[in-house]
Amino acid sequence: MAQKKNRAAGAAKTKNGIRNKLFDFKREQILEVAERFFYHRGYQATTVDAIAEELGVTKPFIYYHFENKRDILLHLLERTMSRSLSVFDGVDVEKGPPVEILKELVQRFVLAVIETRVSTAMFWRDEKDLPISDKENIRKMKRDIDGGLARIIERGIESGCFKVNDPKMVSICIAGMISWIYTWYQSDGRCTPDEIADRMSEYILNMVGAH
Amino acid sequence: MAQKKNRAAGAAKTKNGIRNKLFDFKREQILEVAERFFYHRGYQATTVDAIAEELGVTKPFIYYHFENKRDILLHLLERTMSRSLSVFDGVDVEKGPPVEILKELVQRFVLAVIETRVSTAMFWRDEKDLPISDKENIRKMKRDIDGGLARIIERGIESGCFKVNDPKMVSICIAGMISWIYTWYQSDGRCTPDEIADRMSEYILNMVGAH
DNA sequence: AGAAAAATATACTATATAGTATAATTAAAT
DNA sequence: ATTTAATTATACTATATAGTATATTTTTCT
Repeated sequence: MAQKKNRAAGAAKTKNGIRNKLFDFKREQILEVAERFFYHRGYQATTVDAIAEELGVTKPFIYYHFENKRDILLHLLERTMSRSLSVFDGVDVEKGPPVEILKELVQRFVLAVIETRVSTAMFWRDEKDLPISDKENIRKMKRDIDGGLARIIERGIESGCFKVNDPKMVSICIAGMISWIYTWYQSDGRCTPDEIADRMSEYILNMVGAH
Repeated sequence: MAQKKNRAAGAAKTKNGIRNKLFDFKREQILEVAERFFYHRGYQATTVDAIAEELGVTKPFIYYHFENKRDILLHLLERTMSRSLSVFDGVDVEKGPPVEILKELVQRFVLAVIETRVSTAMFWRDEKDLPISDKENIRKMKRDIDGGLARIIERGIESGCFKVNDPKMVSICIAGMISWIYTWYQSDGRCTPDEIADRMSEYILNMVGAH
């Protein structure tokens, strides 16, 4: 196999830290534009040329920083997913009062979806454009989220503070109603993100029969 | 403007009923294949040639029956939307017991989404590929659904049988958690559509604080 | 049966676009 | 300063694909 001439494939390889940072910075710029364009026009309908033009560069610039178009999409989706998973950071679903934990998780999750709504939309729309192996990886992360929610609900039922059937389905419903925010949230809308988070956590606590 | 040579633009114009039915039948066949392909590959990634090939015909056959590719998508989305709106058929949200009505609406809505899950997925994914005027039309239908749910919830609150804040947001949450089904439902899954409908209506009645 | 209309196919155009070979330029290293 | 490596552009290839002009076949009508 011929050596690749660009650096896109892996991490930057030089010892020079400044260069690496510059490289990463440029990648960020590309990702930012790509995210905007993919969101508004869709992945397939966005041309690499259009991204380059928006940045005031040419196509080979993009291909120097990313292997190909799919690679850009993949980076965007992975970033979104890891932001979503970060909702569980510092939370132990196996310990502590279920009501408080569920409330906290829901609120964090709402804010995460609002924050990443653009890439979340792509996530549900353009996932099909990824190769199967990457898709698997992403599906797994989704399951982790549903699983975490299901676990805390199970604990709540066992300890008697929740009253609801089928924790797995409940957790999918919760994840769904929160994820759905990306379809309707407007930054100039009636409610702030915090207000949305508060209401939804109320609704959800009702839903699981918390008391 | 030159006269179009095909009949795709409007309804079939001949007086011959059999021909019209044949024409409609062929359009149905095209829509069926298009729906499958748009769903799996996405609208942009589906070629008109591929649809034709699957049907064992050639491209002009398609263009004889539809104005263009977007026209096919539009028909699919309108069909889905009208199926979703049919959920309200024979239901008067202004009369009758809110608990019963909401339960009935939720169950019907769940079954409608499951039934039309393929086109519902397209609906949320490929809507952006429509011209603005068609998009508006479709957005309006979405609002009608949310509005209908909001109204019954308002009535429930007024009459004291529901206890929840912000009926508009609740209705969006309900619509979202139900619509979300298209992302996870599998016909070989753990629950039947009726079971899903039952559970979800329970969850939702909990959510609005019904008693 | 023969003329007219409708339905479908063949063969094409025009264009868009992902990706690349190679040249030019800029920065780093000695 | 000169050489080498890294970065970006110019100009290209190859291919895919929406849509159409025209010919052919099939159906309908008288």
